[in-house]
Amino acid sequence: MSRAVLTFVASALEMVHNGGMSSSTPATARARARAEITAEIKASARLQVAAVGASGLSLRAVSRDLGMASSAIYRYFPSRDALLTALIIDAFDAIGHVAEEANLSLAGSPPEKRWRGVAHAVRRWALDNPHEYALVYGSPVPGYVAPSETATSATRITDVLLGILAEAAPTIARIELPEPPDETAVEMEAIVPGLPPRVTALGIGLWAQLFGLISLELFGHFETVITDRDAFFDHQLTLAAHSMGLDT
Amino acid sequence: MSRAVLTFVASALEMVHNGGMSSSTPATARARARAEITAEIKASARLQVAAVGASGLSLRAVSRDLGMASSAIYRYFPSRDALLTALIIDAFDAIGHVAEEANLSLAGSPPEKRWRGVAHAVRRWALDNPHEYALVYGSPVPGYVAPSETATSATRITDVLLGILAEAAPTIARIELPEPPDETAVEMEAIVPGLPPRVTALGIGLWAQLFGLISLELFGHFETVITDRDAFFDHQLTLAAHSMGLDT
DNA sequence: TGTACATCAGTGAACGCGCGTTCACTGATGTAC
DNA sequence: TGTACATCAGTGAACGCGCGTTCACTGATGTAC
Repeated sequence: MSRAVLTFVASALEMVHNGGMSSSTPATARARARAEITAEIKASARLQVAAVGASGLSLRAVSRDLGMASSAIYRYFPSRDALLTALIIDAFDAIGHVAEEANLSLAGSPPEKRWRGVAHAVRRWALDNPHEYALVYGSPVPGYVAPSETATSATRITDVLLGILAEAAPTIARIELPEPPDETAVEMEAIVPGLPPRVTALGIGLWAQLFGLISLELFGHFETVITDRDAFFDHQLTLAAHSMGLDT
Repeated sequence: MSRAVLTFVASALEMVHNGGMSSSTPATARARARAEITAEIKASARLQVAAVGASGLSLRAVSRDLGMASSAIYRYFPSRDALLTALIIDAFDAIGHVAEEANLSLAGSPPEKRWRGVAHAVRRWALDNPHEYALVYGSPVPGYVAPSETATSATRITDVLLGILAEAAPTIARIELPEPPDETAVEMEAIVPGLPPRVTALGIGLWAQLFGLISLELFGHFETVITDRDAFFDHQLTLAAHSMGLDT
């Protein structure tokens, strides 16, 4: 009921790039309806994941929410896993989008500011969408294997961070930093060609720290220990900037 | 079948401090049997979590595995959630134990070596017990709320890390490090009294990084990107030691 | 040491539930001529 | 523009399954005298 309304709003908000095959304006009314209902199904599923977690996602509950027969979902998604995959891709895209926006809105600012802005934006999104965050950065749903289609969406956030890192590289290269062993150096070189491996390694470590901080906070490990979490997180970003030599 | 054997082995391995109320030698045969079967139930449940994840843990499957009626489990655990809680506490204890052992086995070594040893040991355990790791550091099981009993087990690992940090504090204090804002400084002071807040904050950041690295690796985010993960992880520890000023 | 009673472990049937997926079907929308 | 056929969305019943939890009961173990 009120859920159906929420569903409608959410689907209206998304609509832009849905999972259909038609790219811009659907030719026929049928195709348009198909795109809308696909979006509604995803939106309802997203709300359900938010309420009860990925492993509790139920096609029957989605169909009930939308007032259609449970078998009707199969006209849009061949299985529960396919629907889950769509949600995972959307979540990766949402994080990537948020990161790109934050970075763009700070175009022209020094790398430190942009790194901080992106990190704050990602954390904010995660706090606002904890279950969607868990969908992609939490423990994998057992028995579910993410297909490779998720890859391009998954790398959007890391592309933003590594992009900032690359721009800051001349400054970072000035600080003293341990050199990785050869095997690691080769892999770092492959990730961001041209960047000194020791800088790329540092960046990946900071990426891990960023998601470690968000996950620990979100999954309850700061409970009773850290209360002013905004301030704490911001200070961690100061530490990160310091470790990149960007604070001088 | 072979599962029952594994169950038996695992339960024999644990047995030491089980969840019973009798502390050392159970007085009666009944109490001894109770302790054993409690351990067997937990061991079987642990195997099931390992196979199918926390959300798939089924009391009926456990009872089948042990060859008893499903209702019999209720003589030992009042509900599925209670069994899950026991597993979570065990997992926290296992991680804490592994960390303490690693630290003790390096008694006398400089803090950097001990930090590295503990980190490697925790990572190794996580790789060996991915689902148990996910149980405590992955996304929370929806609808399940960890009772406060888990707290003392949960802090064992952080106690080890913070202990090493405290010992290394004089060295760490020598490097230049940004000062946290007042609100954060107060909270840091409460976590490790006497330690400079900027050092505690750094330590928590490294703790987050450690679990971030392990989680990203375990949950599949290094797939196709980093292949020599031992070397990569070790280099990250070098970076961590460097950021604490322990590498000179 | 022996008996009487209380406690406890384990049984098996049952309750009520929700799930993913399939299938033959109806009626509406789209397409080719 | 109009008709004939193909495609597609949606239905509702059904299959087969597993789950957590309760309950009245049996038989073994423990305890008090």
